[in-house]
Amino acid sequence: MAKNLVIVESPAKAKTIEGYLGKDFVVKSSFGHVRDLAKKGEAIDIANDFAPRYEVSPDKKQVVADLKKLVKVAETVWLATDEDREGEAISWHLYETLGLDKKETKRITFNEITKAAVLKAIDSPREINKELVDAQQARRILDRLVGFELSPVLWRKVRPSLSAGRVQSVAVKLIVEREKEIEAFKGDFFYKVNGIFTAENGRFKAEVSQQLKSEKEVESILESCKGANFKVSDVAMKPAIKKPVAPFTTSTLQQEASLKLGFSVSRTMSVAQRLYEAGHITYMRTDSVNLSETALDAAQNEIEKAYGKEFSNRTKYTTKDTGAQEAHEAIRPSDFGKHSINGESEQERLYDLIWKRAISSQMSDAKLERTTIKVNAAGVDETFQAKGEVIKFEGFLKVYLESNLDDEDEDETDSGLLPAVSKGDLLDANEIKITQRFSRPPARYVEASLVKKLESLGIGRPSTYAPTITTIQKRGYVEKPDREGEERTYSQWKLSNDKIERKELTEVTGREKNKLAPTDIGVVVTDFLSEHFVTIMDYNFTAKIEKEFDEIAKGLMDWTKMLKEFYTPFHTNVEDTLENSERATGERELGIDPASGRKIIARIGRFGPMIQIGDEQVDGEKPQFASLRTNQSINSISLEEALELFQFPKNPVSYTHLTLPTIYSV
DNA sequence: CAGTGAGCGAGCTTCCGCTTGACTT
Repeated sequence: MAKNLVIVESPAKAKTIEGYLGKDFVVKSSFGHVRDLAKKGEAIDIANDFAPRYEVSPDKKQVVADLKKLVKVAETVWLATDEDREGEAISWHLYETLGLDKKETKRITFNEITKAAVLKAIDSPREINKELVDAQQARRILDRLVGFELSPVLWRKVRPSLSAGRVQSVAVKLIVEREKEIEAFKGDFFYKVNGIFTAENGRFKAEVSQQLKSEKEVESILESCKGANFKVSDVAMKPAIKKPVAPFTTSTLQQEASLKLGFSVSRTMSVAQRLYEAGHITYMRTDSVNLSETALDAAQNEIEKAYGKEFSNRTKYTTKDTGAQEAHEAIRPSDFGKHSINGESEQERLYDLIWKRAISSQMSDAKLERTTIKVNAAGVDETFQAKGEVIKFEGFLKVYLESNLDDEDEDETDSGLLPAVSKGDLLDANEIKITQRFSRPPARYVEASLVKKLESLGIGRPSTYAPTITTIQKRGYVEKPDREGEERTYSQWKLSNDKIERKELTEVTGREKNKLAPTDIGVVVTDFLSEHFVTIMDYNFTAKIEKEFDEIAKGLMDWTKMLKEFYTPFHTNVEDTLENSERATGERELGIDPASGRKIIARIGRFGPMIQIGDEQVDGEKPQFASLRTNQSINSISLEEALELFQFPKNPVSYTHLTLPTIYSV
């Protein structure tokens, strides 16, 4: 029998570590937390310094039983869970649950899974850090208090079965606020001027940087360009460098997999999980961009072998986010020598992305030369500009270029090669084109951009980004409606061979898929919470309490005191809201029913968004009701559309708003 | 599922963060 029992969080990690340690060690996994606050009854004794009541989670009963057996025969138990707040708490819960003996228990940590790191950890054990554990207990209890006191307020004031929480409610708020910005957006248009010019060595496209505001300006420019003699008025060349970016964290992996592979956040995580279990990559839930020394060596080796010494540039990245806990390495291939793997297509593609990102992070800067050509003509007031970029040395661009979430389907800027020209060269203007363009409303979030935003606010953790997105959709706060988009017309003028031609063209705008938009319920709940629970809904709330958790972890603050200071005003606020606030229905008056002269309102009813004609209190007659259809919302439905809902009462229409909890199916 | 908008009054829902399978479709 093994003398030593090592407990880590993940079974795949256990397997790896067992290989590093000798015959005397058996390594097992706890599968994450084994205990949590009681699900039912009083889990927190608020009057008694928030004393928590923990119980072994139902799905961990077997794990705990198995570990107990191994503890009995082991001489020493090594608690080797992660080096962060949650990891420390897991060790403490194991210690308590397994009834460990302090003399025979050792706490060890390592934030990279390498033989050297593990052996070093075994050489320098410590005790469980109770202050760090207390910080976790404060975090856990605060989240329970917020979630389990706020949700029932919603049941009473909005609709049953709804939920609220420190993370999810703010995630929904981001989406609601973005939608309000879009609604408030006033579209504008302008005119953009382009020219295609031919020089001795080739053609290039150049544009005028200022935007024209009126057709009058358009026409006067075109007139001035007629027969004008264009020439190169300036050529400027500037060297530039592009730097690679850090290897993946969970959040950046989710973003890139979304952009480059079209994966949803949860799909990325499940594919990564399989890569991890197969031993192809390091752990996929991490907020660290750090690479171990062994990994740096391996990457450098591989780059020098595959591309040459000049492509290697060993770089240590550091995490800027203050909330990061850095219990693991960045996400990287276990073996940099494997440029690709064989497996299911999505695993191959995600691995390819991870390999390229990690390798490129250790490669040299790309050297570029940026060229700007200015084109002018006598009699033409505007300056045309062409910008080009030439790669002088590829560096990391040989393997990888990061995508950008913000500039999808933006007009492509011609940044390729420009022909060699010199100042004073004469040019032929093949075509001057002026196109009407439109300003764009703020973009709706996609899953990955929401994760990016949450991470930048320090809200949520690598292990919760994907589940949070699932939750807010399951609760019916947000959805991803398919939008067909609308056709719009725009004008375009072309000047060639001294002839001006004007055309009216059409394009489709606003076509969308997979964009997150709030439902009526999402809007009503967010407005309600924002009005009554300003503190919780503040984007800085998490950051603020994280600072206090850090104080607790450092032993500078007492965790029960921190909770008390938070809870006392919060609870008063809850009571006050329950007693004094109106039901939140998102009611909006649409107008008067022409047939009956009664008032028409849109609001959230017991079964979701609906239209109501009349009010029994006011006109003494029973009101009429109709549910909104899919893609209709309280905020945008018109009086006409509302009346239409009463025209065909027997028509079967889809009522997807009515994704209701089972209680109502009775 | 059907297609409501409650004069029954019992008991239910809910949080965040750490982990994987065991379930269906």
